[in-house]
Amino acid sequence: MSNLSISEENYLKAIFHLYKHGEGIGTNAIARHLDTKPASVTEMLKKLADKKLLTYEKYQGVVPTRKGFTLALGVIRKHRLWEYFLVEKLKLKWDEVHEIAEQLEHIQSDLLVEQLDAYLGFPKLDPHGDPIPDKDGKMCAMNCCCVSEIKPNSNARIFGVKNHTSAFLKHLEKLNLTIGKTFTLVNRNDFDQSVELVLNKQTMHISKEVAENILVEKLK
Amino acid sequence: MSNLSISEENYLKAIFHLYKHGEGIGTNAIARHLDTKPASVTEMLKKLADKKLLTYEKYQGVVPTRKGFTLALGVIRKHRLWEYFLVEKLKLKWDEVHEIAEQLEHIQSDLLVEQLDAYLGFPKLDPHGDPIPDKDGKMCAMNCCCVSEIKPNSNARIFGVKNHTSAFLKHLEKLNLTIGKTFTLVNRNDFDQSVELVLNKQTMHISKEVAENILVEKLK
DNA sequence: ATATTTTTTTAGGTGCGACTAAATTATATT
DNA sequence: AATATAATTTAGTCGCACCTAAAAAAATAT
Ligand SMILES: [Mn+2]
Ligand SMILES: [Mn+2]
Ligand SMILES: [Mn+2]
Ligand SMILES: [Mn+2]
Repeated sequence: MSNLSISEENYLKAIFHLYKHGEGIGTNAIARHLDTKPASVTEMLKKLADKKLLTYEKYQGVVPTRKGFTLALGVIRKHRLWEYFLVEKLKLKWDEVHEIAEQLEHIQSDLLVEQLDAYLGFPKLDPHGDPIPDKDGKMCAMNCCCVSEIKPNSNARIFGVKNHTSAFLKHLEKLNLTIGKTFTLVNRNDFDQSVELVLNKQTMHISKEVAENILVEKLK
Repeated sequence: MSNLSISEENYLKAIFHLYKHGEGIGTNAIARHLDTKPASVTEMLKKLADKKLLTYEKYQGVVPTRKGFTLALGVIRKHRLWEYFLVEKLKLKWDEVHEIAEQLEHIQSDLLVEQLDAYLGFPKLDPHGDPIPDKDGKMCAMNCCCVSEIKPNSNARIFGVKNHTSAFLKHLEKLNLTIGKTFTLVNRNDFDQSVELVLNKQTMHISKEVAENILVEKLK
């Protein structure tokens, strides 16, 4: 089987997350995402290309192959299952699990993953609203967008987050903006793209940065 | 805090397991235990000595310090808690968990370990009968010995195993020699040190190798 | 006490995954 | 089209954890 190092798995995951249909992914983008240097990325891309996990041509950016895609999904599946476990079973908070899942996602054992999935009752979403790929890499399609994309005078329910850092999640908690909450977006300020919304009859303001990282489903 | 690499943790664990009060542990013994070469061990011992995790003098063998001891116990605690989790919650078999726990024992998060311990109900023994150190490194004293050490005509209850390999555990399963079972040792053959015992009124023979790896508590 | 064997260390090297600095190619600007 | 800027690759190093072969020390046998 494909036995990948932790570094190789992290590169595949980054490439998966950066991939937009059609476009090749740049060395710089990968370096930024992994907090490493472009020179290191170039070397790794050559190695992953040798293993047929992506197609690489000098200066042309990179595109994952079917195989690379599948392996990335396997890592993401583990990440999200472990996050679900940590929150639902071990009672950690949603801002405490990402770092730990970054470690657990590299544990190698198909048996473990399948038993964990069954034990958790085959969950479809992780604690941040991200879909959990099943055994075959399939995951539920999502119909959601950022708060920064919805129009004034619309109702929305919080579906998930785009940023997984503890700092951001704690901030949301403090604002009472957690998954499942519904609100009305009343206004967007042209000046700084900040947003005014009403939650539980209380008016509140959130910055553009926060609005861009909250995912919602539009209501009615 | 002490941030150790996976290799460093494995060396500390090996040294802990090989340690017999007073005696220094030889480079060869550690190499054999970790399936590596003596030259590699020497290098690592110097590094661990620099970190004050053991005392090392050329050619004199090695003794763990208080700190090295404590860190090793932390890794062993995690290993055994995860094994317990895998058997009791995920329903893996006792011969399927050791290899996975070898990976899980290196996950770094104090919060995770304490929550896992609580979730499992603070278990005292792992699936192989080994004691699980608590938060402070304390573990229940054990009063057991190998089958190869008990006298003919004595009754005993199986308490645990010394060998954790899948091959050995599956063999025991087949012989119905699992934890909690009681038997009478009726004879030991001088020729090959094999042992004759009665379990559920059935007489059976086990080799010296098997007898050396089964731990029992003597009854009455 | 000397010679042999075993254990341990040293010396020198490898692959991996990172780095910096410099060179090269691609893209944008004028 | 020539030039400036940005992205990417190459070249050369480094630390870690391993290796083999050879040297040195300790333990054992004669
Ligand atoms: Mn996450
Ligand atoms: Mn998540
Ligand atoms: Mn084990
Ligand atoms: Mn065990």
